[in-house]
Amino acid sequence: MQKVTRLDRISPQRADKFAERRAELAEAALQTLSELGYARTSLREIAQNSEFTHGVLHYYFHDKVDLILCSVRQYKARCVTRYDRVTADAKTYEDLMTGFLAALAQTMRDEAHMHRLWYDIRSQTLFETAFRADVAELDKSLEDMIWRIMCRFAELTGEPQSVSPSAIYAMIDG
Amino acid sequence: MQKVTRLDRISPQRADKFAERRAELAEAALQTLSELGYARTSLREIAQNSEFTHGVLHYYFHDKVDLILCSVRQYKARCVTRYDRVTADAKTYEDLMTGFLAALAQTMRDEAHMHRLWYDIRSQTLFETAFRADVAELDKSLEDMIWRIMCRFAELTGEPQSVSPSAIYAMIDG
DNA sequence: GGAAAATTTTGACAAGTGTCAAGCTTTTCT
DNA sequence: AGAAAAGCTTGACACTTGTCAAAATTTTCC
Repeated sequence: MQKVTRLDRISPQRADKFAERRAELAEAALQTLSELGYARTSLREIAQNSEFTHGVLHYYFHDKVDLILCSVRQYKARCVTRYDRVTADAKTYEDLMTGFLAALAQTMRDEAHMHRLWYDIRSQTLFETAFRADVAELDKSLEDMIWRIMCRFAELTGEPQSVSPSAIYAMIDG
Repeated sequence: MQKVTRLDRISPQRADKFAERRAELAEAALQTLSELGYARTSLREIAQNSEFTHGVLHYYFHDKVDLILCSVRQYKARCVTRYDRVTADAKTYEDLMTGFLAALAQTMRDEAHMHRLWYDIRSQTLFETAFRADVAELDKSLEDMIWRIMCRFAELTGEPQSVSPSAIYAMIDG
């Protein structure tokens, strides 16, 4: 058995397969969370949104908290890379602006349900200590991402950056 | 048995006693919710924060949703009356300002844990339809309260009111 | 092709959930 | 005081939860 612990000493392709399944199951968890909210999300419910049965979740994840944290991390990573691609690709101010707005629009439209999930998870943070550190770290990485965009804006316009990172993030998040 | 339904045809003092117990239990629910968050709050846990056993909750409340809704409503009513007293008592602009700030400070200090509960409940609203209507109504009553304060401010200064009710509420709530 | 390893299913477990009814205790009323 | 009502406790129910181990299945490798 490979199990969730110890990913080393395993052939690369095996590890890839393993990571792929994890991603697949994390995706099912995301779907469930966004549909039912944290309070009503159970492992069996998650499994039903995948093509596997509930037992497999403990093969790929340490426990429920691990699974949920991984899934949220995965979702946020998707967000970050999407925005970062825009930042990297943009050669002009207009590029960046339109790209940024397009990405923002997509987030709003296609992922409204995901965004409310993000609120829900953050609410849980207020009570469950297990989530706190990881969610804080995710928040930080989002803030950094926004900051990178703003820096690029400043770079392209030649203006200096004026606002603090946290202030901007607070604005966008709201 | 009196039970939660049909409060009429009962002597006033009986009804008072009944309402008092309800308030008492709702308070225990509030304490539990603010400590554990919605996802981890159970009826037995609530009962343990009161001087009764879990069975009594169904004597005074229709079901769990009813209890939680009543308790949150009770908490918000406390807030509203506190602020409204300030509004009513204030004879001068300074009265109102100092009173308002004092009330705000108290809310922040003594009830930080209650406020995070409010966030939690609102998060639930995004998923549980049962809460939606009532929470929306509560939100409205809070907005109205803030609006009354602002009107009184305008009255005392002689200035006309400039901002929309919802905008002000959004500012204060954040 | 067949042993070994990886993966997935199945079923069980202990604990916890909301709900409710039957009974015990206290209060109220005449 | 004694009957009736109200208040409260107890214990059960059906169900759900996270967890895990053993078995069944599939894949990998020689």
